[in-house]
Amino acid sequence: MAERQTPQKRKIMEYLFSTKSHPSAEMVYENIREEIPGISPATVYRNLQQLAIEGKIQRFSVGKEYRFDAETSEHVHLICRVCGRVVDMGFMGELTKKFKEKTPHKVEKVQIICHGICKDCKRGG
Amino acid sequence: MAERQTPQKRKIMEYLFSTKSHPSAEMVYENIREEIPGISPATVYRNLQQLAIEGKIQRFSVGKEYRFDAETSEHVHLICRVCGRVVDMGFMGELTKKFKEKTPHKVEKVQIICHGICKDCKRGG
DNA sequence: GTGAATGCAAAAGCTTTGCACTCGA
DNA sequence: TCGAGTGCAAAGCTTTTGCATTCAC
Repeated sequence: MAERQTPQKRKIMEYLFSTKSHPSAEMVYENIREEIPGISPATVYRNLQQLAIEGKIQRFSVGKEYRFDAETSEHVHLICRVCGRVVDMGFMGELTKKFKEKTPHKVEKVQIICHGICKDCKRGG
Repeated sequence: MAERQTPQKRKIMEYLFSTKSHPSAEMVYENIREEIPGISPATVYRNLQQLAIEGKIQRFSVGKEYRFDAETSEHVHLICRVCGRVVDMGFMGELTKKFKEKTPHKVEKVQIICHGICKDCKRGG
């Protein structure tokens, strides 16, 4: 009945908390596989989904895949159309108050995704 | 070489401009099918993708599917977790200026998606 | 007539699920 | 012990793609 601790689960959490790369499920899988070679994709997908439901991590859609982030506070993401990376752009703070106050709907979570070119690609390319 | 006008393409555009339901590709397909029974899903997908690339419509991810919107200006969407609908929440205006100005990245498009409960479900359920 | 667009069917990509086995508490 | 969690393989769902055919220009 109780949740159970496993090496797989632990490593997944550890990895998510150690990176700012907003990895996809496959990226998580590839990474964990270096330490737990026998791990199955299903285990990774299941744990990621479970963690997201529990609110311990954040899940969001980029194109047709999901990306994951251990940072659960509301912050802005930028998707670079050159290198494809997802980078953080700071927190929303004041910004989203308006929506939550002024709208007739009940807003529980705000997600802001910017599309453009990250500063590295802007400079380099 | 030149782009060609077809009944399929026309109907798809017509439908998108006539609705505010932010339909998925399948929803578009089902709708068009009522008027052009023989239309193929591939045609719908191809046209939607093409239109999105050309910037004539907007495409965004909701879960693992794409949603489409003839309204291409920057506005906020709310995804209702009760009825699943995607509803408009007004435009961004001032709100996103900050991002575009203050960040070292180049922001070309801002997409804001709120998660919560739409006003109808809030009242009714 | 010509090739852009369509329809069909197959394939691809990511994610979920069923089931038997394993192992953490 | 015993059932939550895992691994494997199969299935699911949405979207894309190859190819012959059609039809808009």
